[in-house]
Amino acid sequence: MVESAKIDDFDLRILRILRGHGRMPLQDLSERIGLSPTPVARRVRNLEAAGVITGYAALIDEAALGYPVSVFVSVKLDRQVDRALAQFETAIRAFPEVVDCWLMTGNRDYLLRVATDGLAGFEDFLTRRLTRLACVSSIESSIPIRRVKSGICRQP
Amino acid sequence: MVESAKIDDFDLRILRILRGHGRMPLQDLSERIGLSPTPVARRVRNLEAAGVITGYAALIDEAALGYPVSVFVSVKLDRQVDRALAQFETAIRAFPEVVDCWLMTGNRDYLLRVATDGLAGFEDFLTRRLTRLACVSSIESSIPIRRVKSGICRQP
DNA sequence: CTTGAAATACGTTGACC
DNA sequence: GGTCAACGTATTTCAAG
Repeated sequence: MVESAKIDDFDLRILRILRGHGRMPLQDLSERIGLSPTPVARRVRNLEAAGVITGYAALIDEAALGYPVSVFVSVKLDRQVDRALAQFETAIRAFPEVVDCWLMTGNRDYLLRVATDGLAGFEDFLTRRLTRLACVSSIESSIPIRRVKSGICRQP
Repeated sequence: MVESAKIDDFDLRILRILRGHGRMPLQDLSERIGLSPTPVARRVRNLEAAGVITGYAALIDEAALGYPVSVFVSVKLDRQVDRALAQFETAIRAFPEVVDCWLMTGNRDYLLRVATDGLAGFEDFLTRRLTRLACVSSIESSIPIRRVKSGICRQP
């Protein structure tokens, strides 16, 4: 990726607003920032081209969709060969229950967040998805009570 | 929240598309799902009113912003009184470094994801933010190598 | 960077099936 | 619940200061 041009205060203010209101019309945006619409449009385009803004998304309420319970799962693989990692990651990306997945430092651990309709759905996920992967060695689950802060990215 | 009306296949397809392309014009959207723009607009409005779509956001690349390193932090509080929880959560919500925070079951643990510019920024966060909160009893950090899957919500 | 105007594209509304 | 057509608005692209 091209080294992004310097981000100035105007850009930061644009990002702060667009982070919470991704569909705000250019006209409203320009009023809030104190520039006319044309330069604001240019800045947004530049931020997109530089890869700072990678896209736009509708925020969807998982509970309203029928998945009110998240579970964090720590997974350890039994072999560190690259093939096991790639195989595992391909499967994870295809599982719709897995919202988020990180490869952690240490002992080939993965941390997943899984969204389910409750413990029944989570059991389904464990028995029909995770434990059927040959490379999985151990699994540890933690259940959150409540989400305190839900960010998509760090506040700019 | 009002019980959301039944979500049919068209709604699901709208959600699947809007989850990845939050700004897609109604016309393109309607072509992809095979309906005319008007009913699609109605459905989107209904999904918003029902709280299924809670908003729209620009997706911002944390690395491009200067925060390439995330750290997961487990925090344990020393007192379980509600006031300590509320105090901690208010502080967490105000810290720009904290992207995400969950209250976990068990021993009044919190799980945070913190986005920093590297270990220096993380040390700053620990010493100037977290450890200055009176209610914090213990802290444990885990550093991810790589993000395998980055979702905002479960795939509808 | 700003302004202003013209061309295009988009979203909403209403009548209608 | 769906379609079609028309209207008002937003966005983009120019020009020029």
